[in-house]
Amino acid sequence: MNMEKMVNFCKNYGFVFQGSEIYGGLANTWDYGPLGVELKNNIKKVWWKRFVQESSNSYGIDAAILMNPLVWVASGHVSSFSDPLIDCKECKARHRADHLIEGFTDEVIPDTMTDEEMVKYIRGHNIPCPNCGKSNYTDIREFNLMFETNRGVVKDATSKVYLRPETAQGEFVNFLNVQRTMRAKVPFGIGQIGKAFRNEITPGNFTFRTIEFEQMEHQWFCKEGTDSKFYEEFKEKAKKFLLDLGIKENNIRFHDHDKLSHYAKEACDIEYNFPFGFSELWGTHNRTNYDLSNHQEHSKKSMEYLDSETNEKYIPFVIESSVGCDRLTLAILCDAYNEEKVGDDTREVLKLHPAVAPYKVSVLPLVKKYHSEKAKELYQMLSKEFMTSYDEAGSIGKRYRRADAIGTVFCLTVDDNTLDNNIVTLRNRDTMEQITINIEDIISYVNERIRF
RNA sequence: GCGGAUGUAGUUUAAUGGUAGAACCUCAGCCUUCCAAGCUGACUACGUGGGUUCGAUUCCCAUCAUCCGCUCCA
Repeated sequence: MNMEKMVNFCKNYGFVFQGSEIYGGLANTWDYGPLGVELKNNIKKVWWKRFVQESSNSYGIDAAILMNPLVWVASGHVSSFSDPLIDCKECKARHRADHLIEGFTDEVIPDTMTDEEMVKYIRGHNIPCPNCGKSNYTDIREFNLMFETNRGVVKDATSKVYLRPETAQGEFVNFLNVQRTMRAKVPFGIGQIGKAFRNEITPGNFTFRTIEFEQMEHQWFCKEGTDSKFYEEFKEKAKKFLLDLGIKENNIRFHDHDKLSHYAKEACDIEYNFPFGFSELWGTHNRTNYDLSNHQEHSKKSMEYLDSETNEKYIPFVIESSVGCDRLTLAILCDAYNEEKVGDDTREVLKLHPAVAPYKVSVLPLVKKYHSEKAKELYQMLSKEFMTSYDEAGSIGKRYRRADAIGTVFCLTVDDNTLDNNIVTLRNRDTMEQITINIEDIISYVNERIRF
């Protein structure tokens, strides 16, 4: 499996198209096609079921993408999500100005300097380019990883708002609302699925790194002291979810962060073995009480929780479990893709977990001119229950292959026995085995086998 | 953003300074009673914009996109 093949596969079968393709595309944007959106929606559904619906004391929210800009001041994104970039005119290498100074001296602290002061210092001390050794730089340009836009009609500084670079702050600012309205007792969780935006410079590997992406995340609010226990639990819970989805165990691994983010006490990624190597899929972080404390400080609203049993007041710690929905979709596609020998030829088959497969059933008339009428009736009936496709073009074998390639769980063939006795042939994607079944029993038979 | 490479139908590709041929896919018709059959036909491409030229898919420039490397990656 290589990425180019996966990109072609996704394009050919309608999973993912290049964004704005007819205009030459827009870098790092991708559109989900008819099959891709079904797959992705199903993935969101099973995640929500596992982490909100079935999780004790967990609640969902859907927060606004645009938030009060002070949220991003409190979270630290305004100050640390922006890089002062400087280019070497000699060798064209790009550096971060603050790193240049840090590497050169301990006398000054770049974080406290303005861009102009940093440029002056770099030039005044002839700090050499780490790449070519010369010292001939451009001015600093700020590269902010947050997308900015303006609210209101007039474009001025006071109307600046950001597209959120992470969804987590939506849970933090609603911590008190959820706790109060759900009468929730710590420990409890808030889950959310939503889009986030980052002005990344780096080209991504297909949908692995994009400037607009969807996160599925769950924040677990708990008391300090219990945080490390929950941290370990959520690591295992994430892994179990992936295995339950059918991801191959040898394609995932844990990777503890060597360097922790400004907010984290413990951090671990589950990495998936993508065609370009093991890369981050799912992060579990112990964010401590960093976020809630900062929001308390900046908003002047108390973020303390009152434990009614002990009469203790404290700001809860947070365990974050965050998975990139687009990355998970990509991982699932890569993991499910198989080429199998069937006699002399090969079949492409997506061995997706039935719960996430775009189509559950494909209805096939064995011979178009004899069986299509009945097959269309059946299609009408089944499509009220689950995603169903209908295919009458080409030989029956070819239609089986087409269904296999997009991961359709069951093929349902209508033949004379259907017309005479209401019996259809149901063919299994993975085993290629066929059974006969009465029309009345199809829905319950399929429903039992597509659950997560 | 820097360096390198690439850009011809949905995919894989051929040829050419005189506007492009194929295979697979798709679609239609015929045929076909359970694993990519066959026959007939159809659709579809020189990434975009300039320049040079009588004429550019071909040469030049720019731009956009993709890939590789750097850098970055909460």
